[in-house]
Amino acid sequence: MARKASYHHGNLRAALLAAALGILEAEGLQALTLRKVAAKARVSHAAPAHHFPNLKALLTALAIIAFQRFADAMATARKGVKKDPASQIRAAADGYLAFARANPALFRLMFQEGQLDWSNAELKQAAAASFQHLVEITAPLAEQLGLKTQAERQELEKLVWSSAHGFAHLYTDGKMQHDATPPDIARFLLPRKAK
Amino acid sequence: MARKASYHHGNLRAALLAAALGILEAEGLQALTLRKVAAKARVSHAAPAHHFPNLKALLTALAIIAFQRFADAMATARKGVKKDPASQIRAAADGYLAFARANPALFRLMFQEGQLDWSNAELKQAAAASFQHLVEITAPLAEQLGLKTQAERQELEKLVWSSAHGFAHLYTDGKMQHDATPPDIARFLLPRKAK
DNA sequence: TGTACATCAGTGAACGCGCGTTCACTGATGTAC
DNA sequence: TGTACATCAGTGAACGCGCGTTCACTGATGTAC
Repeated sequence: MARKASYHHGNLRAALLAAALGILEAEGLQALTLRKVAAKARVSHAAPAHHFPNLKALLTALAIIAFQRFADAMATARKGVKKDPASQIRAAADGYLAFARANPALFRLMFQEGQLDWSNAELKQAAAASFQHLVEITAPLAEQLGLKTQAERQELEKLVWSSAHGFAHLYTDGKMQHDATPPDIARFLLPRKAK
Repeated sequence: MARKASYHHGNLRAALLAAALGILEAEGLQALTLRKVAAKARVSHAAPAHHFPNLKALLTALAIIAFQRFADAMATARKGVKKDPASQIRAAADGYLAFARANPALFRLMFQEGQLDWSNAELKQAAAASFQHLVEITAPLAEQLGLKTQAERQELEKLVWSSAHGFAHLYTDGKMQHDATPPDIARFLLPRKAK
């Protein structure tokens, strides 16, 4: 358990990922270089090459962990909440936003094209698992609304996902900082309850 | 009119902006440097300094033009369309997406924090004018739905903007390439018409 | 219309910097016997 | 338990590269008279 001050690091891979996340959130993607990551992990600048062939590989490894945490954030948000479709969708959207607020630069990295190696199977799987949450959560609302065709259900999924994603982007880009609540779709779609 | 092969360029500022846009869309923001912009405009690498003190200033000037075109894209889309609230909102969302599809890298630059000089009044004004479109377009739908309070109307604006923005991001990031139609909010919110 | 001169826009060489990558190396670890 | 040796992980110097920035310069333009 105790930290060994050894020549070999012990868990440099994890330490590099943690350092990369720190730099990413503190200074932005532009400032994230292999040399800085190595320096922050207190290791020579050539050391990362033993673990990641290049920056893209490191970012991809970081994004895999990130998508897992992203899915967790939504799952956790759903757990503490009533099981009716409206509450569940609100909770998932809250989880979506909470993750983006906690890691805005990471959130952008996960979605921005060209930064990650999407031929990586683990990344594809982790991302798909995240998005699956939104599909699952939309199904009960689709049923409650009486949507019959698959096209209608997909249209609703698209709306739910787009609005959660769009709000997270607008919020973290500073366009809606006065309002930290994602749009509440269910409120518009379901008949009002008596007060 | 004829291109003079003179020592002085004539309109280097505009040429630099055009070159920057080309590099941005072809190679991405990471690859956009002052030296490359100068080279693409066929000018020495020190020439841009007479027009832009640094890259951020150039990007800000580019974004100002971009927001103006962005507003135009929405205005144009609205013109060719029926005046009922649902059609107008659909058209604005289509314009939003069309702009993002035509200039995906520019679209991200316009919204991504930290890249632009938001203390620039012209930029603030151009951006605000774009967003105003969405507010204007939402008002008639809010009325048709019988939303009374300002909070309700703002909630609808938030939903309309978030879903258009989110879909544009998801689409241009390759997450929805099978489906190039923004989510149709009005379809869910208004009573179905007879077929 | 012509000349002198100030101003402006672009040139090209030079600089220092941080970057990714390579390479011979060395200390630590694990394994075979 | 002890020794020899292969493998692995991190070191530190070196490289070439593209970057932003500076600077003395020069050619083009505009204006005063």
